Formats: sequence, structure tokens, C-alpha cells
Amino acid sequence: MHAAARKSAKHKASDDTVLDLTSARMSAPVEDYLKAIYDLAGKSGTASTNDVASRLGVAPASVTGMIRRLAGQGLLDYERYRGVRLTDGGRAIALRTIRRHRVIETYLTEVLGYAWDRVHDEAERLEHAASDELVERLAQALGNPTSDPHGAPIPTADGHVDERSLRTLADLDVGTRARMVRVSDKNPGLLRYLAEIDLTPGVEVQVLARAPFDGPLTLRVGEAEAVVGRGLAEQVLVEEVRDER
Amino acid sequence: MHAAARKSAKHKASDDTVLDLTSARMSAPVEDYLKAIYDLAGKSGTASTNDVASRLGVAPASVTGMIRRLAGQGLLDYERYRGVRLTDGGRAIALRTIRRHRVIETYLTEVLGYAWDRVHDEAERLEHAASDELVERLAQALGNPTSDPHGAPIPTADGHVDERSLRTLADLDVGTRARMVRVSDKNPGLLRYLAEIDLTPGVEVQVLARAPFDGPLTLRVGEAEAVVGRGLAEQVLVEEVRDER
DNA sequence: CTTTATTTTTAGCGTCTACTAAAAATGGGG
DNA sequence: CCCCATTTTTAGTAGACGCTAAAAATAAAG
Repeated sequence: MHAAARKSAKHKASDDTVLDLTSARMSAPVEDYLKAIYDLAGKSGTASTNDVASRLGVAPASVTGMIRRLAGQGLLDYERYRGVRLTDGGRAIALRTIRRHRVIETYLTEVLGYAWDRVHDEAERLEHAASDELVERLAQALGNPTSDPHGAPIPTADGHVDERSLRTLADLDVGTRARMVRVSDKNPGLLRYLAEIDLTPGVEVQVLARAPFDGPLTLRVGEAEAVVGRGLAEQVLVEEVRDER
Repeated sequence: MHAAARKSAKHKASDDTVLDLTSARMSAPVEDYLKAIYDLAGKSGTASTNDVASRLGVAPASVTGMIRRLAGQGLLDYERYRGVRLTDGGRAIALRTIRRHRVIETYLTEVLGYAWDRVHDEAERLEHAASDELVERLAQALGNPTSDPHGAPIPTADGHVDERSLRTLADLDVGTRARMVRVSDKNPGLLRYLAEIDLTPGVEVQVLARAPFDGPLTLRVGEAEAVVGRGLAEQVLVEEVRDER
């Protein structure tokens, strides 16, 4: 019945495969690929086979295969040996999946009492099973939050995200005051440590000193002080605080 | 936690596959098969290939294949042409899956405002993605309910269910007073209609009259009256109300 | 600008789950 | 007790995803 969407040129118009890509439900692996490509490509554009592979923990050869298929479905543009770029359809699905993930993470922490370092895995599975209706109900119960527990912006239901680029704590000049905005949700150990020193989204930080040769930074976090390694500092995204007005 | 993995193998235990069956995470299809077999076999014992197939909406041949594999894993006892029966391990997984399903259904209706006829599909997908921890948190938030919105008993975390057998509304003698206990969650139309006439779990019903030749029943539902077909009456499980004391 | 290293793709497979068509068991009616 | 309808199983396939090993492109280095 399905006449193999053969002639998928580099353009859209998937002739006979006239599915509504924007609202179609994809398999979990497909959603994962699209999410991975979305945030590897970032604003820049393309993602490489290898990067996608290591992000997803699969072999590069598997990525090539999946990518071919998804390109055939019009979810991404692909030229061999050239990397992939999401089409609007692919991006829409990626954003819906990310919205699900982040709303779920927020609900788990805000309502169900999960610690912020333990929501990622749970959300990773639920995001593929939750209907959009459920996600909207969760979002509503939360008062339509705009960011998740780790400070990541939650895309709106119609696919818009706040994509401003932030600086890392490691980039701040000594003395500059900033507000902790965001950190990846993927490293539980890091998250636990950050919680321990109270370096969580919204908190004010200031770099008090920076040891040479990429040494540790001494921070003021709220009222307390903390010394953190460069590696950690690079993971923490902040926004400068315009001095009081 | 207790309940060591009972070495249930009475026959061909699957040799090298020495997994802890009791807590192992199964794929969604496997969980679905076990659930289906659990409630087709009921207390009686075995389920037939055809019944499982039509319950799951797959071809009988597919059931044979899956059943062979599950038997190999020690989740069920199987003799070809003889039907299947869950082992203790298989039953444990079925019950945990059913617990997830019912806790989720309850949460969706009680907390998130879903109508009782719309929770089944959502729960059907979430039950395979939700961790046991999540389910326990949901159950706790609900005060550890013992039955779901449709009156089905929720198995406990350690695998016990209330399995008393109920009569259907169609079996009641005229005049008998009973309490509506339970109805299947799988037929949205039926559920909507029952909600409309307020025939929901806990409500008192009485058969006022029964037309001959399997005709409709006239009921008193709470304070109101309703006339329902035999087909519907057979779907509604009730328990007799011991006259006041 | 050729040689080497890296990245990406192809080829060939394996697993899980489902399907169809055809063969084999089972069991009910006469 | 035999025949036929029904149930169940086997055989052969398919598609989604993943893997490894080897070939092919591309990029880097001398």
C-alpha cells in the first residue's frame, strides 16, 4: 500500500507519503535522533554522523542508516558525507519532544518531589509515551512554566523556544556578577554537587578569584563561597547581572 | 523489598537466561502479552492462542511465536495445542504492569482531570514507560488507592490483588439491591453512557423490572431510573447489598 | 600533492515483533 | 469411530533498529 517514497529529491514534497509530519507520532528512536540532531546542530546548522552516534550511544553505521530513512521521510536534509540538518518538519517534532521532556521533568520535581538529578531518565522514557494532551495538562497544572528545573527553556506548544545563547561560568571575568541560568540535566553527579553548594537556577554568583593555568574558580554563591573546578564552571550557564538600577 | 526470585522452573527453565524475572523490565509487547494472558486465564488457568490474539489484535501465528519465546524465558508454561498458563514470574510481571496501569488511570482522573472514558489509552502507553518509583509516588499522592476509576482493584506493590468474583447486573434478581462495583475501562462509549446515567462505582442500583426474552432492564440508579439493554447489563459488575443491619 | 588518518558509508547480519499461507492437531457431529 | 470445522503451529517474510568489518570519501600532514 505504501509506494516506497523513492524519489525524495533534496526538496520536500514527499509526493505520495503525504503524512502530516508536524503532528505525526514517531517511534521513540526516531524522536531521539531528531532531538539529538536538534541540539547538536544548534543554531549553526548541521550535525555530524559521529556526533549523533556518540550522543545516542549507537554505532556510526546505525546513524547513517537511520538518517537515510528520516531523510526519505522529509524530516531532515541529508547529503552523504556532509552531515544532516533538520527540516521544518523534523524540527517541529524535535521541539515537541523536547517540550514533553521538559514539562515532564518540571512536573516530576515540582509536584511529585523528585530530586533534580533523578528526573532525566524518567522523562526520557515518558516523553515518548505521553500524549500531547497529557503534557498540556501537566503544563497547565504547573502554570505553564517557561523553563525546566535545570533552567532549560520549555518550547511552547506551537514550537517556539527561547534560544538566546548564554555564557558559561568559566567565561566570566573576576568580579562580574551573574545569575545562574542553566545546566545540563544529563549528569546526576554534577547536579547533586551543584545542589549541595546551592548553585541552582536563579541564584546569583560572582567569580571572586580564578587560579591560573585553568585552575579552580572561587565563587560567591548567594551568601556562601565555593571553589569549583574549571570543568564544572564550563557546564554552568549564566547571564550577567546588570548592576542594580 | 523481599520476595527472592522463586526458582519456579518446574520444566525447561531457560538455562543460561538467569535473570531476576521478578523485577526485570520487559518490552512493551511482552508486558502486554502477560497482561492479556493474566486476565484471560483468570483464576481458571489457561488462555488460548486465539483469545490472546484477538485480545491483543494480532494474528494467532504471532501469538504462538511470542508464547514460545516467553515460555523459554520461564514466564509461562506452555504445551503446544494446550494453551498457556503464567508462571509465578510471569504473573508477577503481569501484576506489576496492571498496577502501573491502574495507578496511572487513577492519577489521570483524580489529579489531572481526565474523564474516565479517556484514561485507558493514555495509561496503556504510560504503563510501559513509568518506573516503579514513579508509580509509587503517584500511588502515594493518591493515598494508596485500592481501586481504579472503573472499580478495578489495584494490585499492591508486592503483587497481591483482590480477586473476588462479582456478579453482573444482568444476573441480579428483580428487586435485589446491589452496589455498582466495576466496569471494563476499554469501551469509551459505554463509559460515557454509564457516566451519563450516573451508574458509576459505588452507586446503589436495583433491578426494578426485566423484560422477557433478554429484553431491557429497568433500573433504579441512586434516586433516578434508567432502562438499559441486556448487553450493557452484562458489562456492569455489582455486589449485592446485604440489607441494612 | 601524495600519504595517512579520520569520518562516513556500504555490506552483511541478528533480534524482536508482526504477517500470510499452508500444514498439522484437536475435537465435535453424525 | 471417522470426517470436517476449528484451532494452532510451522514456514517463510518483512520492517525497524542495532552491530561489526570493510570499503570509500574526506580531511590533515608532511
